[in-house]
Amino acid sequence: MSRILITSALPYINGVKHLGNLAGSMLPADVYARFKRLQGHDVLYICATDEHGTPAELAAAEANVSVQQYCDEQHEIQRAAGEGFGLSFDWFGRSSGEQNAKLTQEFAEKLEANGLIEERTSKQVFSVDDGRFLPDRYVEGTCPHCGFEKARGDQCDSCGRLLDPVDLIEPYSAVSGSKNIEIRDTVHLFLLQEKMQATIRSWVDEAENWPQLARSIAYKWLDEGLQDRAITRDLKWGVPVLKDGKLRPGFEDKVFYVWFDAPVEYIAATQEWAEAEEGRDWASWWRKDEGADDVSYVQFMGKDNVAFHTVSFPVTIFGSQEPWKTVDKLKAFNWVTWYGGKFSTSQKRGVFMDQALDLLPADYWRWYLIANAPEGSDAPFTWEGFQSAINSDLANVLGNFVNRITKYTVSKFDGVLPGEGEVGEDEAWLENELKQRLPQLVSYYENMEFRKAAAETRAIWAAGNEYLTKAEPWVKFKTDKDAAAVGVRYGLNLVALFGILALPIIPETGKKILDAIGVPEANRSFRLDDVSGILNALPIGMEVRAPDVLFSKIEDAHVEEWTEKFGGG
RNA sequence: GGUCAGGUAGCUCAGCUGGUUAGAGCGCAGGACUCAUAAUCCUGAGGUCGAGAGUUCAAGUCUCUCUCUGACCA
Repeated sequence: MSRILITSALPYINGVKHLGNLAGSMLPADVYARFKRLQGHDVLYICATDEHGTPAELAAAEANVSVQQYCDEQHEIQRAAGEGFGLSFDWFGRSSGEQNAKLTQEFAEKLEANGLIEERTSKQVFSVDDGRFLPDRYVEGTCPHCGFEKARGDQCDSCGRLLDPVDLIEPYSAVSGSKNIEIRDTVHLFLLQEKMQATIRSWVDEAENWPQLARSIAYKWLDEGLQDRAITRDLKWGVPVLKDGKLRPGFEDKVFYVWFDAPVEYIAATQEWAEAEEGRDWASWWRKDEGADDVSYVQFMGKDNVAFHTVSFPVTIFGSQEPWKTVDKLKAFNWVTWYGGKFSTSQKRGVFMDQALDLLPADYWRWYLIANAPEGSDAPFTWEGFQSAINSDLANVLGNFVNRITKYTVSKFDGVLPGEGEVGEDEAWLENELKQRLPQLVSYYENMEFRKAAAETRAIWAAGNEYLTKAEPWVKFKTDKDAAAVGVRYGLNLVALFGILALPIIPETGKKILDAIGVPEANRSFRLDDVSGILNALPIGMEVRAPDVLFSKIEDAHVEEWTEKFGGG
């Protein structure tokens, strides 16, 4: 048994996440966590909401509530959505918690003690009427290059050039529209990333089992050269900047930049988890001097987060010169696209987690999003593809298999698992098939190749149908009931196996199947070496009931309705 | 603009370090079966592997040029 620490990128607090966010980090992390638990490993799966920063402040102001209240509400919404999707977090924390504040401050202290932090003065746009400094993207004005009148402070949407907000002509606040703007000096803490360049590069050099996407992004940043960057902001909502236990002089109205404290929350959330119950030890997962050396740490994230996980956060970790656990395996995803474009809240394009669950159970979405995970490149979501995957893979191949054999058992064998009959070449074929496919499936999961894992799972389900066609108990039944019993018995054992194989990706369905066929909790595991044992696992004479139809099909009318409602097509 | 990734059957994609007739799922055509959610199983049609040149006994698989698409750029 190994200890496996899993984190998925922290969803930002600002609003319900869409299916692309789900598919690109939390869902595959969950599937992997479930797989590893089923293998019998000690898994800790941690996630949290990322709550600091300007967008949260502004959204709260717009909703006319305090930032704290806004985050409380949004956290609960996201927690509920995650629960609805069956995301098996061991802990779903909050970066606004006190553990994170404390730990972030400690990291900053260590970094400063190690000569990696210094104060620097820079010029920044201050909005007098808003009473605050404005982040670059919240300053708008006329582009000095092309004359576009609504250029943002960081970049002009018209000519695409990168801008410095102080260069904008007639700048105004995007928050209030006020033109009462001043350029003021402001002091910030800078993290001297340049000094860590060599350390980070050699670390990335050694990370040979990261996927290509992650390494190329990391090298991109390293090749361009790590620049020292401000890790504080002129904001109220965030982790206060301390010095010797008190607010740092000159930083009374500043907090740490959200990207500095957010990754720290992986650790802090583990502390939250530990504090929630006696006997839990966070340090054994994160401190190599306290047992974390034998932990295997896997991170899941979308490609937009890769640089922060492979470069920025490691600067913090390594710069502290303390024995923190760093990531071993890293899985990065591309985007799920929506009819060629991106998901967009403002344009009402795409489906969000809460809406999805209003339409169909979580397993439908989970299956589609894993079977079509954006692994190699961006992956399109289409209603037609969704319909086809659900109807074919889930309803026809899996659902119908379970249905046909359990119903047949009930109608012809009084719902009792029969023990009669001799096995023959059909059973040998089946056994051989499973001996090839089960190890293949496990290796896909081990390598976190989720599309292939789903495809192989489906192929095994399909092999069950093929077996029944070969064994054809309904034909044999007419002349030789014992011969038919073999097919029924093997078919029912396949149902149990299929339920287990369903557990990582579609856990609710897996449970439904296993409950119906009476597989005890202790036998629900991914120990798949003994194929002949698997095919004879169910006790002779046990009672079997036919579960309700597992999946209802998605009709064309649904597709039309949803296309209209969600703006696809 | 720079960097990277990718252009393989109607659709979505697999094809490791170059090596027999290029694969899967869906869709399509035909057949089988009837236990089952008109489900399942079998067979088949469909591709000059973006274009051009090169290396090699041999290239989807390596090199160069071109072209198109996408992503990233603190």
